[in-house]
Amino acid sequence: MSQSADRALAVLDLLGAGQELGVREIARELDLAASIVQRMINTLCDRGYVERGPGGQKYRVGYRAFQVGRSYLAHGDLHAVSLPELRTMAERDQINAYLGVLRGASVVYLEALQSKGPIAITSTQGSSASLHSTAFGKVLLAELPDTEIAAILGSEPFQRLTPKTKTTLDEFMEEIREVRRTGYAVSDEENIEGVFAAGAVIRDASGQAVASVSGAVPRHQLHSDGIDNLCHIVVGAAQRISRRLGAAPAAMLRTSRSALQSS
Amino acid sequence: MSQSADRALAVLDLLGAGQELGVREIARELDLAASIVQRMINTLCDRGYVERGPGGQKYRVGYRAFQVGRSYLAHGDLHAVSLPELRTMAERDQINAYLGVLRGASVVYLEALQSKGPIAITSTQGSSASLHSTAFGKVLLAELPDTEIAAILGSEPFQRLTPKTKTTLDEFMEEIREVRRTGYAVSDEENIEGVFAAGAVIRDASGQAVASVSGAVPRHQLHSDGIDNLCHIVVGAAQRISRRLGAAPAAMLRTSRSALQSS
DNA sequence: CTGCTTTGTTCCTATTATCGGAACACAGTT
DNA sequence: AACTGTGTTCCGATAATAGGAACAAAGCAG
Repeated sequence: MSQSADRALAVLDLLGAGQELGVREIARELDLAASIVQRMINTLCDRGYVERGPGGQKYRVGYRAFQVGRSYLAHGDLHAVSLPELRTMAERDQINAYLGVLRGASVVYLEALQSKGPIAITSTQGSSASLHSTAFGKVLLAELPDTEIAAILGSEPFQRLTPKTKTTLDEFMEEIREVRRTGYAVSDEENIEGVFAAGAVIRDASGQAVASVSGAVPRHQLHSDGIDNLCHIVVGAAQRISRRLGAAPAAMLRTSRSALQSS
Repeated sequence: MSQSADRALAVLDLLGAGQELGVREIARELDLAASIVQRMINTLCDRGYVERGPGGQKYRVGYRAFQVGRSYLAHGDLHAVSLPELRTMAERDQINAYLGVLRGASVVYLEALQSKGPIAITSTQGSSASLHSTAFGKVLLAELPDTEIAAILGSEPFQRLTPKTKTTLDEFMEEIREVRRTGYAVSDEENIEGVFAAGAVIRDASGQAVASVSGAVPRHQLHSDGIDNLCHIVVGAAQRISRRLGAAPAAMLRTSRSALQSS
C-alpha cells in the first residue's frame, strides 16, 4: 500500500535471508535504482534495522530487527508455557522437540530443541517448513475447512522432498481425515529422509488451535512400539500446554473447523 | 531519510515494545494521522512484519519480523561458537551466562542462559542493558578511545540503578583503566542488587572486539575465592571463543583502541 | 603505474505517490 | 437512542519520492 515502506521491507526481507549484500546488489535483485535502495538502507540503518557488515561496505540485518523480532515470542504465554514441555521432550525423552505456528503457506518454528541424541536434525528457531510434508502442517491444516486447505496448499503436484512425500491433494486429504479422527499427525520420512515425526495442536482458552508441538526422531531409532510412544508423548505435551493456556479439557478433543486466521 | 519508510519502522519499533496496539493508539503515540498509520500497518501486514492480535482488532509484531530478526544471529560464527561455552558456564559452573554486543548506547544480549541455580536473574535474549553499570559495558567501552566513551555515555550523572552504581565519568574512567590493565571487568551489584558479574571481550580474526561474554551469580553465593574463580572462567571462555573465531593468541591480550563501529 | 570496472554515495527536478482531514460502518457504553 | 470509541475508506492538494546522471573511492588487470 505504501510504496516506500514496502520497498524498505523488501530490502529487509532480502537481507533477512542471511547474507550480507551491497547496495547495488540489492538494487539488482529488487529491480530498483541504486539511489532508491541507498535511501532505504539509510533509513533502515538510522533505526538499527540494518547495519554495515564488518568490512564496512556491505549491509546486513541490524540489532533492532533482532530485538523487535524477539518480542514476537513474548505475545501471550505460548512460548513461555511450551518451553518446559519441549525441554522435557528433548532431555528426558531424547526427542527433537519443536513448537510451530501456521503463517502464510508455511509452518514457522517458534522453538526448536535438539535432543542430545546421535543424529542432529537441522530445523532451527525462526526457520520454516512446508505444510504438506510435515506433521506440523497436517495437524494445523486439519483445523481448517477443506476448501481452505486446498487454497493454501496451492497447485498440485506438491513439492517432492523425499520419496515418501505425498504430492497430491487426494492423498493429503485422506490423511487429514485420519488426523481429524485421531487428533494427531505423523510424518514418516515425508519431509526429511530418515526422520519420523509426530505432531499435535495446542489450543488457547477459546478452543482455537494457535500452534502445534512436534517431536522428531531418526527413523531407525524407533523400536516396535516406538511410534505409539512418540505420539503419546507429543499429544500429552500438547494437552498440558493447552490446559496451561486455559483451554477446557473438553475443547481439546473436538476438532474445530473455524478458520485459524484470515489474511 | 525516507519519510514513509521511517514511519513504518517507527510503527514496528512501537509494536516491538511487546504490547498489542490499535491503529489510533499508535497514531496518538507517534503523533500521526490515523489514516497514515493505517496505510503503514497494511503494508507491514502484507509482508508479515505485523499481524492482527487474537482479538482481531489490535496489531502486534508479525512472524516475518521474528524470522528476519533471528537471522541476526547467523552472521559470522559468533553465536554458534559461543553457545557451547555459555552452556558449559551455565550447566557445569552454575553461572548465568551472557553474550552481548555494543549497539548504540546499550549492550544487546545475543544470548542469555540461566543456570539452574536458586536465583533467576532476568535478562533475556534480545533485551538490552546500560553500559555504565554492567561488566559488559565496561569491557566493551574499554576498547574505545576515552573521548568516544564520554560521548557514548552522555551527560552525567549516569542513571543510578542500585546504591553501588557509579554515576560519574571520573569514577567510571578510573575503572576503565583498571579494565584495560587486567583485561576483564566486574560489576559488583552496580546493575542489579545482589548480583555480581564479570565480563571479558571476544575478538575476531582481525583482533577487533566484536562482542563480550559475561557471567553473573548471586552475590551471597560467592565464597572467598569466588570472584577470582568467576573471572577466570569468564576470561577463559572469552579466549576460547576468540581463538575459534580466528583471533591470534597474542592479539587477545592487547587492548585495541580502534573504534568498534561508527554510526 | 594506468585505465577499466565496480563499488557506495550525492544531487536534482519532474512526477507521482503520499498526506491527512472528513466521512463511514461498526461496537460498546451511557 | 445518543454518544464515543474503534478500524477503515475516499480523494484532491501537496510535498515527498523517483531515478537517471555524476562523483569519489576502491579493486583489479594489463
